[in-house]
Amino acid sequence: MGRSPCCAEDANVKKGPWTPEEDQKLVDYINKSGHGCWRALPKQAGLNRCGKSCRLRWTNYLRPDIKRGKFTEEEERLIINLHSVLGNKWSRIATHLPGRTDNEIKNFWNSHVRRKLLNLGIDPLTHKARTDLDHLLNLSQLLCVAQLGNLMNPLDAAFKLQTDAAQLAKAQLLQNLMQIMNTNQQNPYLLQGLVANEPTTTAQNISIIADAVVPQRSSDCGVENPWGYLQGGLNCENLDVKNHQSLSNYSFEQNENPLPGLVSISPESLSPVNQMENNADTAPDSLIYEAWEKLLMEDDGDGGSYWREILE
DNA sequence: AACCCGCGCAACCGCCGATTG
DNA sequence: GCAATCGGCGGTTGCGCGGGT
Repeated sequence: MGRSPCCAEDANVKKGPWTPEEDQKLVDYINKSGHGCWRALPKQAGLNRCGKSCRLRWTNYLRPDIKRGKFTEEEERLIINLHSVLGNKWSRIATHLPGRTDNEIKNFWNSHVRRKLLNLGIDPLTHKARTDLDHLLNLSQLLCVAQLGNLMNPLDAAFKLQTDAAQLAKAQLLQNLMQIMNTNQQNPYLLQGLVANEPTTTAQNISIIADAVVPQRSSDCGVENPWGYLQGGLNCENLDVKNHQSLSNYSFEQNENPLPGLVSISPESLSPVNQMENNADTAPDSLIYEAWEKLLMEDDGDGGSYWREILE
């Protein structure tokens, strides 16, 4: 069936940028009478525009509750997380960001976030490590396949998503490492610290990785605060980068799915049970440290570490 | 100074599902 | 049940601006 073009019957309606006078007319009318039927509005408001254009102008620009200005890092993080769950459902994403319109978020994504993710080696569509990078192709796939069997309950969609997120987080960190190893040999201490079992804590190792990897990427990935970006993605906010230390005490506790992902499950996608199980949005730092500890100590069955082998 | 290029953003286009008569 | 209409959504376009050459 479909719908005929909005203003096909009236080719005389004005198009293009709105003038301040038109804006004022629209605002005055809506403030006085509400928008009512959009199709009828232009005539009643004395505007030579189609109703659709009026609605768009109002919802994307003139509405009084619209927040202007640059997106904050927190908003950006939220958008990325929501997009990983909802996809290009801009209007649904917008409902989680008060004052931001779907159009604004869409533009922000297409002009900013998308490019940033690409530069970080992440496919903005799938939120997984890009597979078009030759040297990472097999590795990324291996990462995803190798551990799914250990972690995944195929009947639990939410848990599956968490698992994917965990894999993504691992893959991203490793990917950054690999890129450095491929393109820059200036950080032998980094790998020594990790592989040669130097007396560093896991928290120190994480900070070292971030310090060594991220700043070098910052120039070409467009991330203003790459450490914050990575840190936020991993939900670990208590790391003291300068001193390579954790700012909080942490303890290692058993957890089946220890590495919190870049992707957080939206509350609406969880069953009540899962919501109860996921009631903490941010995982305790201890889980992060434990995750890395596990990654570095994991036994692949031959008495060696899977991750150490990769790093070596 | 002139030109080019990339970016950000407002606005448009066409499709869809819901509603209405 | 069906077609017309509506509001809404996502994709795309095109313009203005700033920076680089």
